[in-house]
Amino acid sequence: MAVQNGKAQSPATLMDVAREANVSIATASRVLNGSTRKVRNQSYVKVMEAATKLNYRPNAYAQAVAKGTAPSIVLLVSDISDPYFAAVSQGVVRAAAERGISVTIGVAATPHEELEAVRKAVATRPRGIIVSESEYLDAPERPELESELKQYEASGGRAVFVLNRNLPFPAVDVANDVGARAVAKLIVDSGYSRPVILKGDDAHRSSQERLAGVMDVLDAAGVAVDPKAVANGKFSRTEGYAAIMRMGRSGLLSPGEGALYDGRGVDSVIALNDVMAIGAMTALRANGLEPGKDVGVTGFGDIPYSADVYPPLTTVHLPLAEMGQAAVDSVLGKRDEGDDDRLIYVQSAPDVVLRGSLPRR
Amino acid sequence: MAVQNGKAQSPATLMDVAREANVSIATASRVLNGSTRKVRNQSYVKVMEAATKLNYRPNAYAQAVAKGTAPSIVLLVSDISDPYFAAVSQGVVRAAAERGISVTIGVAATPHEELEAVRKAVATRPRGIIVSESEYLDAPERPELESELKQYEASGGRAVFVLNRNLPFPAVDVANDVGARAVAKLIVDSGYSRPVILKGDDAHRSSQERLAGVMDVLDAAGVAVDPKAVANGKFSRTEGYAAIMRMGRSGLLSPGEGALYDGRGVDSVIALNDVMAIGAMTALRANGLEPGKDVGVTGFGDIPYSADVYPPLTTVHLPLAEMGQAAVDSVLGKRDEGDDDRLIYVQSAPDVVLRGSLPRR
DNA sequence: CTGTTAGCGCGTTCAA
DNA sequence: TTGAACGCGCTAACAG
Repeated sequence: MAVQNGKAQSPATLMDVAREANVSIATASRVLNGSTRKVRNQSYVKVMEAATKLNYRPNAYAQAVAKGTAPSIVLLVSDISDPYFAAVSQGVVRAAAERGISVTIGVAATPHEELEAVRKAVATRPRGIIVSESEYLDAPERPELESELKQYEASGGRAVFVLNRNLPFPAVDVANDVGARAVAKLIVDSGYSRPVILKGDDAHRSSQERLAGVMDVLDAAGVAVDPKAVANGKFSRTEGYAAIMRMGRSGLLSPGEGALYDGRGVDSVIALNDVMAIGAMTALRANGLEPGKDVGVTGFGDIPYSADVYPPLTTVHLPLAEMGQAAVDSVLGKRDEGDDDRLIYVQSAPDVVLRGSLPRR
Repeated sequence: MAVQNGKAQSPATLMDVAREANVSIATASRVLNGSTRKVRNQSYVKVMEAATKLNYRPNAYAQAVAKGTAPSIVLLVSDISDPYFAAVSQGVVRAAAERGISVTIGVAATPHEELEAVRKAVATRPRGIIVSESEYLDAPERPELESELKQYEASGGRAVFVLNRNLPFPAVDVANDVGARAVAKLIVDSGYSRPVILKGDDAHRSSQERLAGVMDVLDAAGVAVDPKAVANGKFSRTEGYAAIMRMGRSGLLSPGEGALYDGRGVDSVIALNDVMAIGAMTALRANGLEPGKDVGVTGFGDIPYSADVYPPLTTVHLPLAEMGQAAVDSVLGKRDEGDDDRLIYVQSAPDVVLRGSLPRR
């Protein structure tokens, strides 16, 4: 049916279709949506015809209200344009789409925004809420966040975190320590001994685990890491860049008076996150140090494009999209008792991808 | 209020709150949402207390049904993990959040998926639908897509495209030709004369415009582009990479028998899109050609990280996030008559960002 | 198989 | 100011 006139014209409702097809609204509902259709072929056809004629589109909200729940999940990230979150989101959206459920994305860059986002999310009574957010774990809003989510679970919802086990909810995770040990071993085996370590916030669980793994191996190998060589920062390109620049300004990097490691300077950068590694590489160049030549660099995560920087980044591969998928599975799956702290490992032995940024020396 | 027991317990409704506060459900509604609250302070307090005590969260769907519309918009992209779409999405989500409206993201990688996504989107009666998708413009589904969207508009909805003016809907756009001319001029002025051009699909409007702009300037400068030097492909990292690899395999790139430009080989790659440029750089290296040294490279878009590849990419800056924002403005703004083909320019004179990938030669 | 009817949770007249 | 009542569009018993 063509548009009648210029004025806004409300979409056809189920009732309109039923009337047009000369059947009850219930019958119309059955053919247009109903699980086990048990309608006579004749009325089925009539309804379908009426529906297409009227260009009927079900009102998802009305359906949601009537059913008490909606075929949707909400995904909270701190920054979609971060390749890491983008990759996870990709997995989430795709897995959700396969099951016919849509995902609403919310960005929450601060603890406050995150709490607000969760409240709004709960208001839509989704099947599940996926929090792919990992920072600000020690924020004052945390208890509120937790209680909000617990309430949500109590009402039948499902919450899951991605790469964050600080809160008592199921979490999709990977064996950070294993991956960390692998890179550290590679660093040592490749002949590096004066690393800078770029880590995340102390409250950041994944960062902690990665750091522990790295330190473990380094210690065992007799590599003493200078405390000043360990830099804090959020997991972002900018902070990775900034950390190296700071060190550069302080003369810590290149051989010389006051440089790290007894004035010998650093020979490698172990970033506990890919974007930090990428930022670091650019910063190294700004300090006259060629990544992959003067200084070896490793990342963690294997985001897309980590293979496209130059030299290509040697990093720990994490199945980002699969993690998003696992989160959807978790949220949509049936729940067991005592699942609260359940860990969903999608990768128990992350491999390190060898690329050009860490040649033997 | 704490969770009572282990069983799923439905969230408090407005009625629960009203009862708890000893007021009518209407009054409760007024204080909890109402535009111009005209309730006695006393009942206001009572309701608020009851609400917090019961941990009331409005049911967004019920509100949507009652009001006939929901404070949401849907955003369709073909791939969130593509930095370009990610950046645009970032702008969309942020702008929407500022106005308290949430965005549902849908990925549609094929024309068929896109149509389905639009149908699903319409079902949620959102304030607007933003299509940040630009490929498959000549798909058979296109008429259906158009009519679906027209229907949606007829019922009061608002559709807007981003960087795609092929369909009769408002579109956020930039002056592709101006930007293209700028890069081409830079190419010429920098001493390059044997370019490879990596363009998008022929039906891709932006690609067309960029190509036209580039060719224009090249022609005027007397640079004859070898037809075999122009490669088609989707705007993706992979296809940029593949195109160069293909040329490499055919011996077109490096000087020698059968190479482009009378056997002299190419001296530059003009990619009409950043991700293609990035893929191309990696492919060039695979062919023994050092980007920014043996071959100059330019992109288009200035996605994040285009500054972090090496050498940093010289490219045309597009205000990606602002484009997303403009799309939101368009969808949420008041509509005028004859807006159908309205163009919303967010950038009428894109600048080229000079970086290391295109040194003078 | 099909139609009636009662909700779902909330916004919103319309009286009081 | 407040409350009762109706309606939004649809699903889900419950009768026919």
